[in-house]
Amino acid sequence: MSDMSIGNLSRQSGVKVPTIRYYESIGMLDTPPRSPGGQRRYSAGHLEQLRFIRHGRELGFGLDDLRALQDLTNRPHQSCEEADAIARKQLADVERRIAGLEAVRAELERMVERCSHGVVDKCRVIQTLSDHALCEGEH
Amino acid sequence: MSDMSIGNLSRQSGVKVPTIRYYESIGMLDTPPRSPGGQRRYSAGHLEQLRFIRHGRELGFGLDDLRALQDLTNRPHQSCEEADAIARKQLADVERRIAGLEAVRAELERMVERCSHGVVDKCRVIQTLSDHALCEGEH
DNA sequence: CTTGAACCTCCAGTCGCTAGAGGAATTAGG
DNA sequence: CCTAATTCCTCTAGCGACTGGAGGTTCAAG
Repeated sequence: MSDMSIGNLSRQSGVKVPTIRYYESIGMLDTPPRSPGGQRRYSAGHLEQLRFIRHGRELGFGLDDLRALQDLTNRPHQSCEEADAIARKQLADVERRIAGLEAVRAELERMVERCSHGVVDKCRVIQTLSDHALCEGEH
Repeated sequence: MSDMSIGNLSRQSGVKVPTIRYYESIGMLDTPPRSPGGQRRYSAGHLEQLRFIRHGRELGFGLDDLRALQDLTNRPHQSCEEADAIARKQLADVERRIAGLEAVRAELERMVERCSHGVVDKCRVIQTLSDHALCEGEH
């Protein structure tokens, strides 16, 4: 598993090659050793680190949060209060975004449902966008 | 209402001053006439245009889509099929994002609920991020 | 030893803004 | 009419989190 090339690491982790280099450049991923010719050589530890980042990104954590969480894993005997706080903040954020998107969905559904499939002049889609009052009045 | 300064237009529309200039620079908002001293002077038409954009942005439309929808308003006798298609695409996109976020919310809730509030080493938050299998196995 | 794939660095672009520097115009008060 | 405060101007650079390309080097298989 060790001594992976960057392409190999990419396949193992599901993270694209340029993204891996980007993570290294911003200090998210440990700098790997290089081959005599200068190519990156990764270990299983790097793979683990990258999967951690990827999973966190999938859950919508920002790279800053993930850096903080990563730092915590290096201090395993500390209280996990901080990790918990970050996760709760993320959960609250996700819930806020869902609520916003659901309001948007409702309005889009109204727009689309009421479209009479006629000409632009009378199109509900265009009308709704043009006249904010039309939508606010409907809440 | 006419002959608004950019600051005035900003207050009327709820769009920030630099954003208005940005919209002009990318051709989203019609170029306004200028005062003798070179300052922008907006009309009610610009306000309407800007509100259209703002409302569309709130609904998550990309600027490209809004440009297309704007163009349609200038051809009011055309069929609104295209507008309908853009709105449907947007609706589908929003629904997809909601579904994704709901999956994320569920996983975050599990993470947070199961956090034993002990030390990092045994923290469910960290564990879940570290080990993707833990989460996939739970579905 | 050759060949072709994969690697390297560096730079630019994406989207939709946002912020700051440094200077000119406008407007309200006296 | 003059001053001072506010607003306006352009230009440039930055955000987050990547993504892509050019032009050149190294690696691994046959």
